[in-house]
Amino acid sequence: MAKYAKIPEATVRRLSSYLKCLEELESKDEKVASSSILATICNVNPAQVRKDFAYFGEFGIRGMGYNIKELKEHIKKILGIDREWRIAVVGIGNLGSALLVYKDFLKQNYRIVAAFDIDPVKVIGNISERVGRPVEILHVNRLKEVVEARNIEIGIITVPPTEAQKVANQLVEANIKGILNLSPAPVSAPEHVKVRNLFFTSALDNLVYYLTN
Amino acid sequence: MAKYAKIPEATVRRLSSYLKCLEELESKDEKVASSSILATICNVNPAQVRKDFAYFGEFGIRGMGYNIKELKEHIKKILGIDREWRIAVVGIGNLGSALLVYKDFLKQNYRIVAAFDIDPVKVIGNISERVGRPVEILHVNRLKEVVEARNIEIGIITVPPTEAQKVANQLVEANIKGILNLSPAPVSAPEHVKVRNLFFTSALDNLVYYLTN
DNA sequence: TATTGTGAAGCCTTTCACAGCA
DNA sequence: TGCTGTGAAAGGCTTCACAATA
Repeated sequence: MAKYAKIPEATVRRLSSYLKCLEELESKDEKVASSSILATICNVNPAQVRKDFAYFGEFGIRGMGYNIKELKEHIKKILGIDREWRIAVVGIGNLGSALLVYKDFLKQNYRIVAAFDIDPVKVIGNISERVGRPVEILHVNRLKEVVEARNIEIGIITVPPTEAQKVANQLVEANIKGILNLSPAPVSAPEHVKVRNLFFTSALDNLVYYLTN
Repeated sequence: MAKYAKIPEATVRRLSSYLKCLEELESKDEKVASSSILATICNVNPAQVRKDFAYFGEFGIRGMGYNIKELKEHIKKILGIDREWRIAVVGIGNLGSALLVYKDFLKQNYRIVAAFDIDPVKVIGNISERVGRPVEILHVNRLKEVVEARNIEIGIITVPPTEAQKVANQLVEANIKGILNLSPAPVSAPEHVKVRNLFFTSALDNLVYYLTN
């Protein structure tokens, strides 16, 4: 099928969720998954699952389903996560330092190769006690230099909300390609830099709406 | 307008993001916001913004825009966050303990009133050093008892992926109403319990897709 | 037989364009 | 005048239903 058609945003979101489901099934030693199994786990329609894959090719076997290992590779390739992505975390507070040792990032080829804070000295004591200092904490004024030297393409923002936009600007200045902002203040960037604002409270707000209504 | 119509899921998601934008504007001493300002910040069409609000009432003033303070209250009421929600966090590792002291939860009326771990003794040392033990860490075998005694309605899962579904089951058993799963393995629950799986890597996957394609 | 891949239908959401109003 | 509120049009996504096929 048309490999170059315009892909619905919702499809891209679901691919990521199919991938997690496939990993879950694989961990239970399953080798093959049907669209209806995936649909059940991901809470979508089976035809939706098939159509989502069909945007990119024919990955299944009629009468059988999808080979889990192969399908995972296809999805990773489609998403662009069939290679390592090098990441900087800015703001090594409680959340930031949790990310530095977050195992699922490693498993998924996301490598945190730099960590920045406005007060590295204060932070280092905390961190090394807890997690054995997995990556050196640098002063944020070295952001541009280090992002360029280490070929970092993505920045994760975990500073307080008042500082978030400032840090976003510095990341843009450092020629970062994408920003994941986990602080509770929305940030923006020029069009050539992709930004995702991910607010924890939004997930709760959404949950609460459906609990209330 | 029809206060009881079926609301698009996307609208519910956007309400949460409008709220964050309004808080941002308020912090800059703005009193009034137009649909086009909100649209620009949230990356949507101005008509979309107006239509989203119109599902629930007429909140604006023609020729002027929306009163920020009032609109915030309307949105909070719509989402159901115009009251306190009591939360339990299960799994006090790096991520879990970051959430225990996450300031935006408090600001938004989300109260973490219980924290559970499978090894509270080990955890307590770590935590109290760092954050002054904001809430007592209890053994997870007291989950049901404490959730009921403290009127907890929402559970946040931050245990390792292998334990996530087990904890979800325990939360269901404890008559929780909603679950936010932050572990990288999807969990499910009976229909009467609302579940949101929020994977950090999905936000990165999505970013990477648009960086690649 | 079981399940994929897919055209077409149906449905839902977004956007347009303008009437209504402060 | 300027911006909201909204009916109608356009567009896009999801689901159906079935042909294709391992």
